[in-house]
Amino acid sequence: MDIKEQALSTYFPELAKMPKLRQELVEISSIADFEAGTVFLKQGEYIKVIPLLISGLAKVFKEEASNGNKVLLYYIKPGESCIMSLTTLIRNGQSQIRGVIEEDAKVLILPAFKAMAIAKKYPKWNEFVYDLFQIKFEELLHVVETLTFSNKDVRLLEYLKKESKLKGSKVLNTTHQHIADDLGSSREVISRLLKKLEHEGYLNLKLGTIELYD
Amino acid sequence: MDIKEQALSTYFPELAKMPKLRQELVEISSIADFEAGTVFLKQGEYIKVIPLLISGLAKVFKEEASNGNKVLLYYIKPGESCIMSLTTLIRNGQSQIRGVIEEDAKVLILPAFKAMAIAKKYPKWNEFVYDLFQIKFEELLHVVETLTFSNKDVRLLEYLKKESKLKGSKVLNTTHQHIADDLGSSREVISRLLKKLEHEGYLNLKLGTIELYD
DNA sequence: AAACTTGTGTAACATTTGTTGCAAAAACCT
DNA sequence: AGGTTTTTGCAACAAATGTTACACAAGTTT
Repeated sequence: MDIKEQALSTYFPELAKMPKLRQELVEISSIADFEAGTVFLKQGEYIKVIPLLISGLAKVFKEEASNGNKVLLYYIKPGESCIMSLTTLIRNGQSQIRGVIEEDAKVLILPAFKAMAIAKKYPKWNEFVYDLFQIKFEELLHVVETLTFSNKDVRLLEYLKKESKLKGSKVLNTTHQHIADDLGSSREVISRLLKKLEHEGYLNLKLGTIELYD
Repeated sequence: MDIKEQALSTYFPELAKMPKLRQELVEISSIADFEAGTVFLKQGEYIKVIPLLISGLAKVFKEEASNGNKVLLYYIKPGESCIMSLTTLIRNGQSQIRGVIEEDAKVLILPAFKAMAIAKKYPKWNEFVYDLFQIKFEELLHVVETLTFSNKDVRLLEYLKKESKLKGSKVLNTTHQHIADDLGSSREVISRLLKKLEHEGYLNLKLGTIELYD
């Protein structure tokens, strides 16, 4: 069986369910490998392709206009696509977000104009988009909620748990600086809060790694 | 001409453009008047109707789980609908947000199950949803950006300007407490920041009103 | 081993935001 | 007019976050 067809069936079962749609997606897509660190979408750019993630992990950021600061908004997991690419494409607008590969990823690539045709032809595609939309919208709502009502230690702990879950490991190989960049804070503040969380028994700190407890 | 048809043509020109869709919307919709203060969607509720706003103004909030605290996420203007209702309906989920009428409003009401049929039948409807989705998503992104990178005075000033714009007046009739509730802050903090903004020449404070300067 | 780079700890201080408590002004009511 | 409620002002303090500055420990390179 074709590797693309296999990937669709495994990670995008709803899209693959309909034979004609699956077939068409196989025909118009190409498969690509992205290394960690690859920026697949920049703020201000127009949408050229729609990525369907098969393996690995991506992060979506909002960048501050002036400085190079950024905040992590949400992740893109296998079985998901970039919702901002999908909706921005339709309006032919510029991307408001920055997409970065976090872990080496395998991706099905759909050329933008062909994806448009798919959207018009298959209601299934719209269901897929609506689902994804709903999920990411609710994740954004949760970010707003946390930013408004919680202190940074809560936001930090949620971040660490999410990272741990998505990367499938209780041990995170990262630096305080990297976390600060993701959360739009400063290294010193993150160090201080991590120390506090360690004292409170949530985790254990070593150089370059954070071990989370249950 | 039917008042509903008139309203669609004026405020939802894209939907009204297609005669058959317009006709069907007229047939399945009813028109309703909501007074300011009406809660048209509660957190945790299932979607029973889709509202299309014709006049007035609505606000969408995220409520904190435990306390009764809430944050304003965005507004619903004439020509818009509640995007969370639209996407939540499709997944048959519970509302994550609270919708409140801010200014007396006239609304076209679509029964949920009939709106589903419309969505499947007319691609135009999907375009409408995608557009709205994109707009609200970007507004949410901006909220996250402001919460992360700016102090509360900036958030407050942006809020005041938006209120002024949407209500079509440089003079806002509101209280510090009401603003604090919208922004998820406390009255004292808002009073303090308003005083600061007044000193900086952005506005003028009187009891019950805030006058914005250009 | 020595030099260098990277990552972390930590103190001291500034700023921002939240909290408590109370007073006064303005609007409202009778 | 007198009493009540609503709204605002403000001071004093607490807590959270940001900033500056520097030391040191762990890895890396030469």
